[in-house]
Amino acid sequence: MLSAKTQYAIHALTFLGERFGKGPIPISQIAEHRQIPYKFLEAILLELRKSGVLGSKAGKNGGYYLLRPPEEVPVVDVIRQMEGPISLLPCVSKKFYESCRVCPHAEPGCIVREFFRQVRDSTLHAMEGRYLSELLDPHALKE
Amino acid sequence: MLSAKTQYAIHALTFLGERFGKGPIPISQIAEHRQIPYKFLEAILLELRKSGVLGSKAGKNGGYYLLRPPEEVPVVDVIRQMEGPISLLPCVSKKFYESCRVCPHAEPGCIVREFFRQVRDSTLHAMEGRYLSELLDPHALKE
DNA sequence: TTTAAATCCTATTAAATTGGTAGACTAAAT
DNA sequence: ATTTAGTCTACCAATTTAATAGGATTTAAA
Repeated sequence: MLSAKTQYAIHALTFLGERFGKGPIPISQIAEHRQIPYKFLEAILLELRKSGVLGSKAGKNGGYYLLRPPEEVPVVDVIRQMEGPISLLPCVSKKFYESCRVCPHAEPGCIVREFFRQVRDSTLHAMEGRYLSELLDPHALKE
Repeated sequence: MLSAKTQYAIHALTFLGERFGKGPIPISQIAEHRQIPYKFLEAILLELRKSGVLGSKAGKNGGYYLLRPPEEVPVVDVIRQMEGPISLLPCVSKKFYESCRVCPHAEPGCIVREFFRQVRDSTLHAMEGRYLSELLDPHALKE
């Protein structure tokens, strides 16, 4: 299951996506509208900025904004950024590979590994090619 | 990612699967061969017995054994039993449904929910119809 | 140039989860 | 009776998660 942090991140990003091109949006506005604890959200947005998803502007009239249009922000990147691996085992992860502490089998030809590689492929297939724009509320004011 | 507990459970079950029909196997034997801390494994096997996957026999010549042949033990059941939901959000879980604390949208028609329902479907598709028998080491002594 | 509105950043904390251990008790076989 | 084995409750340490505190810094505008 996704952590609260990742879920908050997604909702903050959709909020910013719905307001793309309207300049910086302050944390307080996102926190209020999406019911996210202010300070927790602050940490999340900082992380998303450091990982290159968001830009920010300090000072009066400052806030956060998407660096690229929602059509170009892959959902899977956001999940990986906040949550870590998509895979259920470290030994089948593409982006976070580690050998299995726990597994007694030799890796090439490990049959358990093969099963979880197929699961990962299937999960990833549903995620890849999907963008933030697809998660925006169609009823959100988009003038 | 799967917890160590779930990974241990899978490896213990494959061990028992490779010895199906040979009577009860004591914890100590599984723990040694699969390099799992004895007391932790004990708790795991107890849980698998209570959930109806394993049977046990106390006393001399006792131990644990699969209640049904490995061909009839769905892998997805084991994962759910040990790890909980397959879904990434509680609001799209089939077996562990809960409403989203965190989500601001109304559930029917929530577009984020729809995305994660598709992800769950895809993951589940790769898991369902797969059985413990497919995870057994083909080189394991099967006389 | 002062002030207010923002982000930046480090540290801290409380609660929950995870991984693992201890030890007394019960059951069965010889 | 003894030995071998599972049962069960409780406990513990480390880590992670969720959240908070508070000062420093940046910026725009009064």
